[in-house]
Amino acid sequence: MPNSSTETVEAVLSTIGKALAHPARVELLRLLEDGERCGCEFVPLLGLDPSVISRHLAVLSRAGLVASRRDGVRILWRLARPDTPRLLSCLANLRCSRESG
Amino acid sequence: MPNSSTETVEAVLSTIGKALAHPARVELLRLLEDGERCGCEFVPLLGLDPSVISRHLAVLSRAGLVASRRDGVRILWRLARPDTPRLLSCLANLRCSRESG
DNA sequence: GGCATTCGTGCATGGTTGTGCAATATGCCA
DNA sequence: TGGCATATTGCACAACCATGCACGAATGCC
Repeated sequence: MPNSSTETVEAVLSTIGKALAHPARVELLRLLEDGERCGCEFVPLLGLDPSVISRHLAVLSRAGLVASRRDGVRILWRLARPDTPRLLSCLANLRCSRESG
Repeated sequence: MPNSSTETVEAVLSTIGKALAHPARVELLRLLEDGERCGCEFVPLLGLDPSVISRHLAVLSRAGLVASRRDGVRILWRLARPDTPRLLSCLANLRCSRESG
């Protein structure tokens, strides 16, 4: 578990960067912008093995970007922080300016 | 070279994520928030080999986050986009909410 | 209890990334 | 021209990451 007293600020920020460093994880975040979803929904949406989805969600969870709760046999995932969509839009803006300039 | 017509939005966004996925690169960006800097300044500041600095800057450049110009024997680096500090502050805000909640 | 569904994890494998050292460019100045 | 500082690249090696398969845990339904 990252600990701010032993890790640099950059190390913690790069943890979030690592979480965003895979297309599947970015897509998971974007899908979760619409609201809570069951993990099994992502399997057909992303076309990935359930174990792969599970691991990507674990990475996002460790970075503090998503959270989960159990509902019977399912696990429902949501964005953990209200400012995550803002981060994603910052990323998208950078992308746009990269393409247009 | 990434091409938006053949790559998904998520793939392009994750390119920026990859650029942020290393503490040294985050630190480079934060140092460049203060303004233009010669690459050789980073060697003592980060305590890394010049070749390593060079490669990290190349990653940031490929992601469109930094740009450079030559000044004699030196190469001066700067943030390529005015909204990069905003992205970094979004990251820092997420970190804060991660620690406090 | 028996069974199906959903998740997470151990393991093996292939691919990517980070690093240090040496060698090579590039530009400045004497 | 030679010498110096800065920057990049080739190479080899270690470390890390992503993936698929198989298996086990938790839950709900009959």
